[in-house]
Order: sequence, then C-alpha cells, then structure tokens
Amino acid sequence: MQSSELSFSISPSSGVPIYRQIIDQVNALVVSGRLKPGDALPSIRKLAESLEVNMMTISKAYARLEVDGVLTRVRGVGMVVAEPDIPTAASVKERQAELRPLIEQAVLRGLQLNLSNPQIIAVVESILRENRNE
Amino acid sequence: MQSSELSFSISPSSGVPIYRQIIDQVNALVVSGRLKPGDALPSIRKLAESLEVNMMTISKAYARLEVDGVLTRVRGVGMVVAEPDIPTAASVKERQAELRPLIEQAVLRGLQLNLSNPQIIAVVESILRENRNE
DNA sequence: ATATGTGCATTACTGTAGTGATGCACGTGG
DNA sequence: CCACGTGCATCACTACAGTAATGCACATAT
Repeated sequence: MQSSELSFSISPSSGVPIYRQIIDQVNALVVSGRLKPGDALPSIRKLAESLEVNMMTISKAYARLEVDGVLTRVRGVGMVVAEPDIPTAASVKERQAELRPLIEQAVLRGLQLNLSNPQIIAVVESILRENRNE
Repeated sequence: MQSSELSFSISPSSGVPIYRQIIDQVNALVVSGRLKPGDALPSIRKLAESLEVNMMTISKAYARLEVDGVLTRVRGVGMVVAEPDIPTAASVKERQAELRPLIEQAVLRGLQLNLSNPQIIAVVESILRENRNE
C-alpha cells in the first residue's frame, strides 16, 4: 500500500462546501480513469490532516461517495474504488431518466440566455470531448 | 387589466423551495412564449393568497426574476414581463461560457451513470425538442 | 494480547437559506 | 385630496447544511 500520491486541493472560501469539493474531485479521478477499481484512497485521517479540515468532513464525503457506488469502505482497512460495472442494473432508459432533470435545468438556462439549439449542443459536445480520456 | 388566468401550482413538500418553484414556472412561461413582453403578472398579494404562502416569498421570487432580467417591477402598477431582446449585450461565446458550468455538472453526472456520448446528447435533444414551441 | 492503523457514531456549534408578520412608500383612479 | 392597489423594507423565527471534537468498533501485524 504505497502512497498513491493523490493530490487533492480545496479552497475553503470558494463558496463550494469542502465535502462537495472532495466528492467532485474523487468523481473526476474515477470517471477519467486515473483511479481504477481496487485502488486505495488516502485514509480519512491522512487526508483530513493534509487538507487541514476535520476528519468527519472527509468521512461524510466518502460516505456519500459510497452511497453513489463510487467507493467501497472497508473498516480497519480503508476506502477503495468500487467496481464500476456492477451498476448496469439500471437500463439505459432509466439512467437517462435519472439524468434528465439535471440536463433540463441546464438547457432551460441556455434557452433563457437566448442560445440556439446548435449553440447549446456545441457546449455539451465540447465538454464530452474533454472528458473521454478513458 | 383582465385576469391573465395564469395557473401557478406549487408543492410545498416537494423539497424544492417555494420561491424557486415560482421562478422556474415564470421562466418556463416566458421562454415558451406563453407570456410575452409587456404582459402583466399576478400581483404579489393575489398570488400569495391563491397559493397560500406569504407575500414576501412571492416578492423574493419576483425580485430574483427582475435581477435575471425576466421581469420589470413597476411600483403601484405591478410586475410586467421585460423585453427579451436587450440581453444581446453578451456575445454568443460569453453566454456559452456562462452556461458551461451548469452543463458540465449535468454531463459529468451522465458519464458517471456510464452513459455514452450519444445517449447523453439524446437527452439534451429531447429536452430541446420539447421547448422550441416558440 | 496489544499496539496501531482503519472508518463510524454521537453530539454540538454556527451560519445561512427559506419563510413569515407587520408596517411603510409609491402610483393610480376617484 | 383621498382611498386603494401596487411592491418594498425591516425584523424575526425555523430548519437544516456544514463543520467540528471526542470517544468507540473493527481489522491487521507483531
């Protein structure tokens, strides 16, 4: 169990809650493939100390990530990246339905900004392009 | 000033704040063209009474909508739908940049759900199709 | 068994979002 | 001018998110 040398960084005064910043960064690492299933994450204590925040803050973030199926917690051992393939329990349609409200919020904002359909889709594709490093 | 007969509906126990529900519904009405520039909205008192909430809750919602450039308040008269064309102050690129974070959040969630690029774009297009009634 | 590493449960403090009650200021119509 | 309809400012209350301090439970290595 060598130090994975994961570099987390937070800005406590960015308005975004600390635990949310942790969640987003772990998610990004997993989605992009830099963290693979079975990989260990920094222990709650280590990470809390290095970021100078309370352990519970990290713990809550890890807990949320476990509920989301991203991590698996193993008491006495540590947090580990979960298998990514299990969640195919839900069909594509169901997952799309789950995603829909989030997309809707964003798209309506785009319409409100008076952007055309192609202009909105261009933003979507640009973001997809950035994150298909897998 | 006839009754515009606008039908707002809220579910106080839906988790979504009341003022946010008002904002979203007004936005939807304006974006879809059912409310046109110059149209009057229900007065704060009337709407508050019909929805059985406090005036201030409606007032806050309207205030936010004014900041967003959707409505114009006229004291002693009421709230009126603002002109939609003014905001072309910002270039397409700027408006796309403003939209980007929202889209990004949604798209990353889609990737996390293990949806393919076309599957995500399909959701976007479906929503765009629903809202181009203009 | 014991020491030391894990994560967890409990409890508490604090800030802020959300909502509300009340009285005031502005505009319009008589 | 006066009455009535607008929206607004102020203050206050409540619930909950976010963070933290502390002690406990489990797993592993010696």
